[in-house]
Amino acid sequence: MTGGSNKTFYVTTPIYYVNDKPHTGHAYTTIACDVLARFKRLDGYRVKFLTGTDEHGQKVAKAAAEKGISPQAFTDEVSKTFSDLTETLDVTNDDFIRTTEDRHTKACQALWIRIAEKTAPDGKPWIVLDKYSGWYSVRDEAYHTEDELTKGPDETKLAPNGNPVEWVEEESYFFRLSAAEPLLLEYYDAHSDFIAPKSRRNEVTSFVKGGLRDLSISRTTFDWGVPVPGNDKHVMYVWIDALTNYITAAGYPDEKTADYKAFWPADLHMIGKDIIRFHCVYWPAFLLAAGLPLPKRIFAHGWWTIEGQKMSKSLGNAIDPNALIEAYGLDQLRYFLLREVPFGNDGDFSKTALIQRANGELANEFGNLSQRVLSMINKNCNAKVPMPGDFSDEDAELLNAAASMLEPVREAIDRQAFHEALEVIWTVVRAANAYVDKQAPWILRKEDPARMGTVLYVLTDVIRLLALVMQPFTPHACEDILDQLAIPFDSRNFEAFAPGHAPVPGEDLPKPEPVFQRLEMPETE
RNA sequence: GGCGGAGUAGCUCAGUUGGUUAGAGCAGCGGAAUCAUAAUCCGCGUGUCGGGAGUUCAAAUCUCUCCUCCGCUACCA
Repeated sequence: MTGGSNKTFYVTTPIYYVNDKPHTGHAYTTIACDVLARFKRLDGYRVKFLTGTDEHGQKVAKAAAEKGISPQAFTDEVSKTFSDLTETLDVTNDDFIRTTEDRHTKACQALWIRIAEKTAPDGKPWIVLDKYSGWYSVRDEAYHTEDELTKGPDETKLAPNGNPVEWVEEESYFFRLSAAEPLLLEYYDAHSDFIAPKSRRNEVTSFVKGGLRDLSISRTTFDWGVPVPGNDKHVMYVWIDALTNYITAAGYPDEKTADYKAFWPADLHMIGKDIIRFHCVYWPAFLLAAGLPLPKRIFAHGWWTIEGQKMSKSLGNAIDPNALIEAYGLDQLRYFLLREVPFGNDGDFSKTALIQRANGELANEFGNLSQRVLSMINKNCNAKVPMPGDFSDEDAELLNAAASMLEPVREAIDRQAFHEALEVIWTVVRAANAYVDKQAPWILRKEDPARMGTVLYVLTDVIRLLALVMQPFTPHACEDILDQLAIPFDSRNFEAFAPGHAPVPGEDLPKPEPVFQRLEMPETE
């Protein structure tokens, strides 16, 4: 391998809020990050891939109370369903953080103190103690602004949904987000790749340009959270708590460790488009205030509809990823999620679309390419890597296409353009199948066995390169293919794209087996 | 309302420093092949490039205008 590589890559999923059960949306984010993490490892990077659970806040406290158990017991239970998901998705996260861990409490409090000690460009402190007041609906657990309110029959004020509201005042610490406005705009301007896709970047900048209000960052009405240092009547607002996880896991507040130096700032925060503001405005503002480096990039992906319908709790159509893996296979699910839709766009998840992709592209084009070639070798070359003769122009052309796909794939991956990466790979898959038909090794078998050996040799090398580069997407099938090609484990990273790693003629090959099962299309629909 | 994005073949989309007959995949139709998971390969598109107007020798690509759809427009997370 690349021992001692100084290239590092730190990628994070959001920490998932334990008020929800894991569904396909969570699986999507996590799988996307896993593909990146696997890709970067194969490409010689030292990778840190973080996921975890967000466990504080009023909703959690309330949900626990309703179940009659402690918040900690409740979060232990739900957090486990998320850590279990990393197992069933066979995701290669290096850490799983829980916001109820001690390391995290320490990091949050250290960050709070650090911000509180600093002053904004206007010379005033970033954090001030004041009062939060407004029209509060107990039923909605939400504040409403004056202009949102409607009047009831007897002139009482009502929330937009008709629930009663009352005027409340609550002591609260405020983060002076307004003072961060010019700093943020300057930062966005200087770092054009900070927020992706571009349309999200536009949204964020226009939001910030519209003026920022100071942010209430502590609560006194419940206690399930990280205590504010020096005033434990207050717990931190869940978002300041949650966002901090990204530096907790890097070792903060100990900034001296090798890990912290290697991994912070993170290379990428992957998020869903629902939490853009928290990641693209609040989090950078907190870090700017603290004088800490900002993450290099934040990518907001889209949503899946399910068979054309919005995924929602009320429709009850959220899909348990475990059921999908059971029904279609993990590699197939991973591939579908990243191939079907340009990453960043919304997409529709349908069973027939998944089956068509899995059958047409994985089983037929890619899997069968491997199977048809290895099967011929098994039957006609004594089950050994054949001895190649001189390469024809067509041989060289195909080999070159395969060897040179890594660069554009890498470039697409660096933009999180998974679908583009897969399209690049598929041009080689298709070229390889066309090559098989054109060369017709089954005819060469009788007419020119030596040439058949060359053709099959070229194909084993092309299949090897395809399996190598597809490992991040469909790791299990690729492992099987590489096993069938008798590729040593230390030649399964991207260094093996360089000359000198091709299959060794004469090497014994095992009997090939299909690596992607064909899926049954449902009778109706 | 304001800001932003989008409207290209049946479907999903690519294509904008303006320039040969506007592309890909899928689906469909026809053919070939039979090594392989009945898996593959080859061929086939008269599309108002949302409508209209304008600039230009030349516009999907620039300008104006209209229509439609989507996102954002803050403190549940």
